[in-house]
Amino acid sequence: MRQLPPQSHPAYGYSPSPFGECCIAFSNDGICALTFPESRESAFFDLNQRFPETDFKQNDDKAQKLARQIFERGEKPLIHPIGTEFQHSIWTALQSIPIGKTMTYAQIAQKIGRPKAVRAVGTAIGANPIAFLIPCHRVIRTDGSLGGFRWGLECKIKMLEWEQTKHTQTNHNY
DNA sequence: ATAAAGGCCACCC
DNA sequence: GGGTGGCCTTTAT
Repeated sequence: MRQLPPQSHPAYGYSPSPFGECCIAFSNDGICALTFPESRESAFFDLNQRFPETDFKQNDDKAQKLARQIFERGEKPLIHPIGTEFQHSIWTALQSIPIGKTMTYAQIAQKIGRPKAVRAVGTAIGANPIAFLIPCHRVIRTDGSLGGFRWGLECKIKMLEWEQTKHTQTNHNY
């Protein structure tokens, strides 16, 4: 089941973040994409490939406001992830992993009641459209190694360390 | 309809 | 450490 793409006032913009520049896309329905791309060009390309019929206006101001809300104030703005039923079940499961903790790909598969679909779980996690807010970086392999990360392993490590240290003692609502 | 490609895992060496 | 086969979803032929 696919939902509607962003409809009302779709926009996107770039902002600094603790993990390098990010690209945030949003509409009145909420954030539909949060990425940590190599370049602005690739971010824009990905966005248009994902939503071919949507015309996003550029709005760095709003993007930066959202970024401050997320990374400085530790808030979680409304999100609007778009994907299949299977993907949603996984993205939902991810959001139940507490900050500072990790789960394995196999455990997520268990949690959604599809213990044998581990491989597909990995794929669906890789398709997470809203990095950080849907904490796909908190999923690692059963053998304890890190597994992959769409935006580079370096970035995954940074996020885990960041959550481990300075934010374990403060308030957060992720 | 079907093939190919995945952020995996268990099992072997 | 590295390689193989099996598993399941998604996307592109």
